[in-house]
Amino acid sequence: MKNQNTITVVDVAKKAGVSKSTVSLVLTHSNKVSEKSKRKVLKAIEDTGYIYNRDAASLRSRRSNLVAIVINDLTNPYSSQLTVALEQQIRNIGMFAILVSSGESADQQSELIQRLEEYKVSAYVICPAPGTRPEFLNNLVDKGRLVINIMREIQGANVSTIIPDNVAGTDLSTNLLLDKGYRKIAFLGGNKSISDYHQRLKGYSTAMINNSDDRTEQHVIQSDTTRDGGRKAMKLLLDRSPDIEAIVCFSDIIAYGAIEYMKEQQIKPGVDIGIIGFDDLKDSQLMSPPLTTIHINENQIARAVCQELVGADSNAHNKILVGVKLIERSSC
Amino acid sequence: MKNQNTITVVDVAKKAGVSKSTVSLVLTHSNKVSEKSKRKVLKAIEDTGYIYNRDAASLRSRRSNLVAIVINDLTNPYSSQLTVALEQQIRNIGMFAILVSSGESADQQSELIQRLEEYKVSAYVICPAPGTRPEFLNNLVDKGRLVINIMREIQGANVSTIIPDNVAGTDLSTNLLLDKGYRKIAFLGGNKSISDYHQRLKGYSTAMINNSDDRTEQHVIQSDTTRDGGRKAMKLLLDRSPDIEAIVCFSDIIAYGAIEYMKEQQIKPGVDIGIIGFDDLKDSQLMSPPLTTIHINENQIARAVCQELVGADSNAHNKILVGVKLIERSSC
DNA sequence: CCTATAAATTGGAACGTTCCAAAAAATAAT
DNA sequence: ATTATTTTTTGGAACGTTCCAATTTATAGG
Repeated sequence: MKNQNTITVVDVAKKAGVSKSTVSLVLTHSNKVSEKSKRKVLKAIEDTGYIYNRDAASLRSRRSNLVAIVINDLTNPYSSQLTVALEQQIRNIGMFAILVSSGESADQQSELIQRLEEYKVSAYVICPAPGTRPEFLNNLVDKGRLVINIMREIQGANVSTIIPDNVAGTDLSTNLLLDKGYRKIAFLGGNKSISDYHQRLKGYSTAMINNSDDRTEQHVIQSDTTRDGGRKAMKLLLDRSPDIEAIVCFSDIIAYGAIEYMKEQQIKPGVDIGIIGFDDLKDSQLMSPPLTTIHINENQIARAVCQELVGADSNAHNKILVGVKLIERSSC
Repeated sequence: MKNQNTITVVDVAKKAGVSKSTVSLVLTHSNKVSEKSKRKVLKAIEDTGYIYNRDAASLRSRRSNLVAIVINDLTNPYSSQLTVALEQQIRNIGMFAILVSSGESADQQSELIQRLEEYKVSAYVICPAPGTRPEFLNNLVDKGRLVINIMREIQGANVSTIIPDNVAGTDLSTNLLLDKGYRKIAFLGGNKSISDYHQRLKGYSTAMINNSDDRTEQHVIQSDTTRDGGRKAMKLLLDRSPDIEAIVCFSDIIAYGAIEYMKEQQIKPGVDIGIIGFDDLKDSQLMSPPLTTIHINENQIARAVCQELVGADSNAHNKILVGVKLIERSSC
């Protein structure tokens, strides 16, 4: 007996009547191999039932087809929607995704990435946990890793960043409310430790300032970015400002919580108080009332990520703002 | 210049004053290395900033630390809840998860697994897509792969299967309704192409039969396992049987849709019609009314999966039923 | 038909680890 | 102190691929 039973490039080469180098060229989709040889090799691969060994390839070539998705919190519906899109698109460009969840903890995030270093992943797609230091990311980049931030910006980090146009989003939604005649408008929910909060808040407040008159009033209440957070924030808001007319929510999830509380208080969302979300979760069109919100195209974000992955212009770190869209339903 | 700059076991060995074999033994947590050597090696690893190369290790040793999670549909909240738990527990036993989503398509599932074979993953944790052939899974097992089915059973597949006790669950919930005096009880939603449907239906119907009297009535309506599916099923049910008294839902998601439709029709869930879910999603306690449901402990499932992963008693395929719990809230 | 150039093919070395069988060191038994 | 036994340590081969430099084959130009 020669080899135990694994079929290698050598076996394929023998069967195809070429050298193992030629087989390797075919496997790596090189363009410097003749059509004839390619056909022979492909046939031999089929016949032998050969299976490519990525470990060997990765060891020798020092590049892998593995991308690490470091997500902040998979429990969050938007994150999970985004993860699905990422996983699919990454698969479409011939790679696979290792998924890890940082649980919004910067410490865990750094420990995870340290462990992932052993796998020679070709890139990190990170939705950074609050408190992520820019030096941490820069350090990875210096070591030659491709790092792509999504959804959240870390100031001072020399990485490509792909985020929705948060400012434009809340600007759009706030203006819609103002156009409809609402004046006492609150910005509800979200937490100041992450960048998107500031951006969404900014869109709201600039719209409010640009359209201010003697009746406009700004109110801002932070919260956890959970349904229950939204619920509690809504209670707080109503206690403080019972005459509030409309709400721009940090996210759909926050809006869900706020709506829930309103219903309990016999307040009709969309009738008594206007409400707008952000994210356009799958469920939002099924809510009652169907939630007016800002749509983020997660596939567009995923595609942008993949473009960075394949267009390997290494450390040209650029910031990509993905456009958002106002989806008018009947909650205001 | 000798080597470009990667630090290898040889460098560590040199620094520690031992052989590379000894370093390897330390790295693989062998017990046949003296405390003194181990200390020296660990110190050298620290000093040199050595990073273990899993590709090389996996190539040589023919086993990896990668587990593939092949999930049916990450969009589904329960699936995503389960995936989070799986990812965490898998990480806790020192492995990493490659995540792929089959989108409920058996074809895509098989294509994905074929591609994953190139990565020499140490196991497949699969929530099988409808239509998965037992031979397909058995074929993997024959090739020496560890295959663990979760949530869904495939009859005739020689793989370990970890599922919640579906029958007991709906038996519990149906009996609760019967105890409360409901008699005309429907089983709403779910699709007969997957095993859990039959199991949950069985729990319902045996409970109904065992407690039948002159007033009991069974009604069964299938649907997509989505919120909208639940909504449509509820409409259908009310059209057919306007005097229905209570509903056992295939899942919480179905219940959400049903509740939504009821509210639109000015029917008060929990008051006019009793309703019980299955899964106990995070949101279910926040619903109005808070949803009575069957709790599945996803961490328990994930732990059982990990037990199979580490207790590598290869092809001892056993079926593990994870207990469920009735959570009484106020929807019936 | 010969030469110059381009395109395609090739064998051997290398990637960084683990395995193996054998040697060395430590311990126990005589 | 010597031998038998166990525990540790070790260098070299192997895992299956890609890279490299060199060779062979094909194409173009005169």
